[in-house]
Amino acid sequence: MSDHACTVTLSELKRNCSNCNLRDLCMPMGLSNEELVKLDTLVSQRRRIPKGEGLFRTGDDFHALYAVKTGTFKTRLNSSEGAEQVIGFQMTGEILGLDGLGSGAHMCDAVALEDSEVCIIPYQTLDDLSQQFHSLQMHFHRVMGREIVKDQSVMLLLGSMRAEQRLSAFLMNLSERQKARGFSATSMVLRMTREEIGSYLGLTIETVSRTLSKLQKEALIRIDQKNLTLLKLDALQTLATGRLH
Amino acid sequence: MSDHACTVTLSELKRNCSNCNLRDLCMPMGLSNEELVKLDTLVSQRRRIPKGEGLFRTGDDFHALYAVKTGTFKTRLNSSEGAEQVIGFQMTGEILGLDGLGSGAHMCDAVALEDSEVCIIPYQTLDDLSQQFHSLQMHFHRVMGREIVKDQSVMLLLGSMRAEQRLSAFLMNLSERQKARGFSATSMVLRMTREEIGSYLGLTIETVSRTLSKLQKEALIRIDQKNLTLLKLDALQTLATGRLH
DNA sequence: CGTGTTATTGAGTAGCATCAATAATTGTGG
DNA sequence: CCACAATTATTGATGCTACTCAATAACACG
Repeated sequence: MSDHACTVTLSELKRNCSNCNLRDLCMPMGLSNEELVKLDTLVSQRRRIPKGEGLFRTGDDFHALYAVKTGTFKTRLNSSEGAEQVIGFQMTGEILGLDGLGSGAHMCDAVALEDSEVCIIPYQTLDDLSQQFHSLQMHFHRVMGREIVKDQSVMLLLGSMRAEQRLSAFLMNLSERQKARGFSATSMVLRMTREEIGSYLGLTIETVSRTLSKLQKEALIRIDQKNLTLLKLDALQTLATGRLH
Repeated sequence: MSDHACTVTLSELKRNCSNCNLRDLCMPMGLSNEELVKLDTLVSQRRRIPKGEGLFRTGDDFHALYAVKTGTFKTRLNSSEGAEQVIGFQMTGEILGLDGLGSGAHMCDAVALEDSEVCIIPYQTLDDLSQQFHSLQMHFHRVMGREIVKDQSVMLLLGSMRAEQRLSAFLMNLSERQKARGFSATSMVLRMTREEIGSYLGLTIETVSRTLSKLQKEALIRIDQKNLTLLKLDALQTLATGRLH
C-alpha cells in the first residue's frame, strides 16, 4: 500500500473534518457528528507550505481561513520602518487568517516554521454555512473570541512582565498547548529560533539566550539547542504568573 | 420644549440605530437603510454608567455586547497577583464585550472613565438576526476582525517601541479617533489618568509624565492637565511610526 | 568542508523603574 | 463656600534591567 495506491475514497475520507484527529481542537470543536458531516463540505482543500515559505502576506486579499493540519507557523507584523515583529505562533489545530476579517485584506504575514500543511476554509463557504447552521456560527464566534482574549493576554505579558516571567509564561503556554494535543507537557522541540522568540516576547535574542541559560542554571528547564525539557512546571508557573512591581 | 416634554415617539426614535448619529462608526456601519430598520429591534435598551463604575467585570456571564453611546471606558485585565493592566480605551461608537465570546464569561473589567451611556446589544438577538441578515453577520465579523487587528498593533507597540514612540503612537491614535468622530484632531481632553495611560502603554506613571513634558519641551504638544493639543502632527507621526533598534 | 545562519557569553551603557519629595487638583463634609 | 483629605501629577536622584556591541562557538546547508 504505497501512498498512491490508497483508494481515492480513503484519501477523501481522510480529508474530512469528521475523520480528522484534530477535530477536538480545530474549527469543528463542539459540533455534533451530524453537523460535522455537513462541515466536511466546508474544508475541501489542503495546501502544503514548505519551511520558510509564506501562507499569506500582508496586503493579500482575504478569502479563506486556514487550519494548521501539520506543522507550525509564525505570524508577523511588518512595521513601516521595515522592522518586523512576531505576533504569534500557530500549531496543529489552530486557525490562521482571522486578521483579514476586518478589512478584507491580510494584515500580517504567515510563515511556516517547518514543512506544514493547512486545511483551507473558504470564507465565502464558512459564511454561507454559518447562515444555515447556527452551531457553526456560534463556534466561529467562539474561535474569534478566543483569539481576542489570547492577544490580550500577550498584551499583559508585554506590558507588565520581566524577561524571566515572559520566558516562563511562553514556555508554560507551549507546554499546555503540547499537552492539549496529546504530547508531552515537559519535553518538546522548539520550532522557532531564539530571535523569533525574542521578537514575540519583546526581548532581544541575547536576553532570550541569557534567560534560558539562567533558567537552566536554576534547574527549572533543560535546553539543548531546540530540545527543551521543563523540569519544574510548578516553579515555572509561579514565575510566569508573578507580576512586576 | 423641555427634555421631558419631548414626545415618547421622538424619544423612541432617538433610541434607534437608524437615527443614531453614530451609525457610521458603530455596529450598523455599512448596512442599508432597510437593514438598519430591522437592526433597531436589536438595540432596544440603554444603560447609564456613572464615572468610575463598572459595566461588566471579569467572570460575569456574557450575554450582551455594548456600544458606547456617550462617554469613555477603559478595559483592564486583572492578573493573578492582584495587579491590573489597562488593555484598551473605548470611546463613542466602539464596541465593548467581545472578550466574552470565547468562553461565555467576560475576561476583563470595563469601567467608565466619565459618566457614560451604552446601547445594549443582546448576544442572543444579535445571533438570531445574524442568521437572518447576512450583511449583519458580515458586519459583525468585520467588527471582530478589527478588534483582533487593533490588539495586534498594540502588541507591536508594547513589543518594539520606546517610551517616546509609545506615547506618540497613543496620542496619534487618540487624534485619529477624535477626528473620525467629527472632533478636532489636534485638541482634546484626556479622559484617562497618567497612571491608566502608563498601564496601557507598559510604562510607569513617572515615565508618562516625563515623556509628555519632554514632548511639550520639544513643542510637539501642549499639555495642561487633561487638556491636550497636538502641535505638530507630522512630527508626532514620524516619531510614532519609527521603530526601535 | 566551508560558508552562512543561529546561539552563547561578556563588557559597557541607555532607558526606564524605583524611591522620594513636592505640587496641583479633585472631592468631601462642615 | 471653604478647608481638609485623598488622589493625581511633576520632577529629581539613583539603581537595575535589558539593550547594544563584540567575539566566539555551534550548527545547518549546499
